[in-house]
Amino acid sequence: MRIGALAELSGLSTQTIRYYESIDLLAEPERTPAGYRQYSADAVERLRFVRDAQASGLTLAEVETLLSMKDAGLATCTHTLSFLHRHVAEIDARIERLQAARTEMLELAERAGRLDPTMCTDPNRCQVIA
Amino acid sequence: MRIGALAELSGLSTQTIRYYESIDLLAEPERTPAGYRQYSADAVERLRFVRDAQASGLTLAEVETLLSMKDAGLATCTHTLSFLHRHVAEIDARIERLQAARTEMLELAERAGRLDPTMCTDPNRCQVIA
DNA sequence: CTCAACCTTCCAGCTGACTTGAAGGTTTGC
DNA sequence: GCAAACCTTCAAGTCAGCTGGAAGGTTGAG
Repeated sequence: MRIGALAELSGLSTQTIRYYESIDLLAEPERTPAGYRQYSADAVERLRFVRDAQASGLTLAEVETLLSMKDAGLATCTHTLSFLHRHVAEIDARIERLQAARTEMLELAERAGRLDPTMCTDPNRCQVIA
Repeated sequence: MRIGALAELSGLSTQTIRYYESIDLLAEPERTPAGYRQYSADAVERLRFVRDAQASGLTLAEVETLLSMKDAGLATCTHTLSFLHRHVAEIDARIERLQAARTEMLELAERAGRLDPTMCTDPNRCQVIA
């Protein structure tokens, strides 16, 4: 498939895909005789991984590290192990913060809900939130 | 307290605090005769809220919206409520993804650990991870 | 054959969230 | 009274992660 189809399937824009290629998140694909990028279905998979990993709070640099580890089939090396453990610790910290935020949001929502839950009548205020 | 102490307590830098003031996330505080910012303990609370809300994926603009809602005594409005509930749902999804990622990291680490855990002898591979 | 839709490269620009630096004034501890 | 640590403003710089535009080439339906 060409880049437009891949964009469609992965939920990213064609520019973003080219950008990912430029920062080595995605390998340079084959080209048609005319120079068009030709992707296999694997690319969809990879881009979805990127999208999900990113949505869960990883930076693109971290995603790249993970992907190259995956690609390399996991080196046995103290660096690999310490990277993974450091990363788990970071994830734990992130989860903790999210849970604190969640609690705060729920408290706000509960307090707001205890007031008279009518339709909104103040367009200005709602525009701020929308 | 002055800005340095607030930075210490909130875990942000003094520059970041001044930046937040400049974008109206934090009200302008009192000043000492010499012009130094003077904060009350409330400011610590507020900055922690900002930090947590931000860690949960809100932009500073959204955090500001939430804070002005808080300041205004929480508007009773269906938009407000649905904003909060949507966000809690997003946080839950994010926590779930992080926990999945955490499990996957631990599995990778375990598999890597079960191999011969020698010192790294392949500088090229390690550079990828470092 | 034509025309829209698609593709190419290169490069400039943008938003969000800081971060740094210059050039000063103030406070605190010895 | 002096140095180190702290504070001030303002402007400019940085980094991630895109986004858009110019100027052109290719593909495919009618």
